[in-house]
Order: sequence, then structure tokens, then C-alpha cells
Amino acid sequence: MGLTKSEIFSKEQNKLASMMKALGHPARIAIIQTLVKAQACICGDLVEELGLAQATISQHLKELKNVGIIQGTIEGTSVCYCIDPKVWEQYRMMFETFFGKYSGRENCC
Amino acid sequence: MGLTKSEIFSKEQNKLASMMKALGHPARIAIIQTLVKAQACICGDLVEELGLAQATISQHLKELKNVGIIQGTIEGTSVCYCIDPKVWEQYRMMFETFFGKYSGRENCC
DNA sequence: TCCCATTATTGCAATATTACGATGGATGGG
DNA sequence: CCCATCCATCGTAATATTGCAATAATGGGA
Repeated sequence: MGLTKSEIFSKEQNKLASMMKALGHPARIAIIQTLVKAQACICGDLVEELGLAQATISQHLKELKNVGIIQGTIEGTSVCYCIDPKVWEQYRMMFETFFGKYSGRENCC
Repeated sequence: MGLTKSEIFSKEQNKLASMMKALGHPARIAIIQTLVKAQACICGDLVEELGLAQATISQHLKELKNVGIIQGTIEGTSVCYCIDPKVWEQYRMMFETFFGKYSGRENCC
């Protein structure tokens, strides 16, 4: 065992979960926040900014790229990462929908 | 290794991440959606609803309880779970703030 | 009291994640 | 061409997660 049974869930549920999972690590939250805050997009400054090894940062960047929320373009000898506006918006909407479904009615139990 | 270095991140980053992580599994997304959809709050019907073993559901419920997003009250021999309105609202705000920081300016790279 | 239904917990196996050092590939400067 | 820099990937160790069967623990009814 130890293998998530994604077959039994809907596509939406799996997508929402993978998004959440991608953001479910403080380093990746920090990376996103850094990319958002920076006017220009950042490259390997992230390694200095956060206190993690280069290999670790690279791995986190890869996971964020996998869910599409960031994109990287080669810039000479370094790589420039930034938020993908389309995917960001799509995700923002999904979160909003998810949270909007519940309207905080009175506490039931 | 293999141990998240939470010390090097801010309290907000860690909290946001733990929230996201809690929702970072399709079963837990499904549980939340079921609780939200149901007028009354659901108990162990979740075990039938989702196709997972009782022990597994119980474990997921525990994780959701740990981040405070749901609460369970004993109802005779069964337990009634439901969304915690306060925590839900708090989380909704945190997400909104997180996503609001980026305003989808033109693609930079 | 003795069972039954409902949850929680425990124990275990399989898989996934996290972190890092080391290595490798690409680019730019000399 | 060589070297340094930047980044990705590999390999590895430690830890975490996922899922289930089996086993408690609790409360309600007979």
C-alpha cells in the first residue's frame, strides 16, 4: 500500500488536491511569494534567499513547474522563473469556487 | 535528512503550507466537499461515500481535525463531523490574501 | 450484563517526500 | 579551447504518507 487511490476520485478533486499539495510546503510557499514580490523574475537568487541547498530548491521548483504555476526560461547561463499568469488565474478561480461552496451557516454540531 | 526545515520559514508560511498540505489529498478534498454539500453533517457515511476503508477515512478525518478545518462531536455511538465556520473563514481569507498578492501583470519571461 | 454498531488506534508494508552532496550539461568569458 | 558559473539530475539517507487488517474503546439496545 502507500499508494494514493486516485482512480476513485474525480478529475477535479485530483487536480485541486495536486495543486494544494504543490503548495503544501513552506519552501514552495516562500518561492511563490518571492516570485510574486519581485518586480522582475528571479533565478537562483532563491538559493540565497531561502536557506536551502541548490539541489533542494531546484527540486521544489520542479514540483511547482509540474503543476504549471510557474515557468522558467533560460536566460544565458541562468534560468528565470516567474508565475504563469494564466495558470495562476485558473488556480485562483478553483480555490475561490472551492471556498465559495460553503457559506458559513450556523455551526451544526 | 528528509525532515522539513520549518525553522527557516515564517509562521505564516508554515501555517499556509500546513493548510494546503491538509487539503493536498483527493480523499480529503472529497471529505470536505461532502461535508459542505450535506445540509446536515455526516458521520461514517463517508466510508460508504468514498471507496476507502474505515481506518483510512478515520485517519484523513484526523488530519483535517488537526488543522482545525473540521470538528467532530460525539452523537451517541457515532460521530458527527462538520466544517468549523470560524476556521474555514480564516483559511478562506489567508488563501485570498495569498492569491491577491499577484495581479497577473504581463508575462515577464 | 452481554452483544452489536460505530470510531479510533495500532502495526505493518509500500510508496512518497525532503534534503543534500556529487556529478553532468550548457553557456559565456577569457 | 579551457574554465568558471549556473542549474538540473542522480544517488542516497532519513522521514512522512497512504492504506488496510486487526484490535481496542465506547455507547446503545436486548
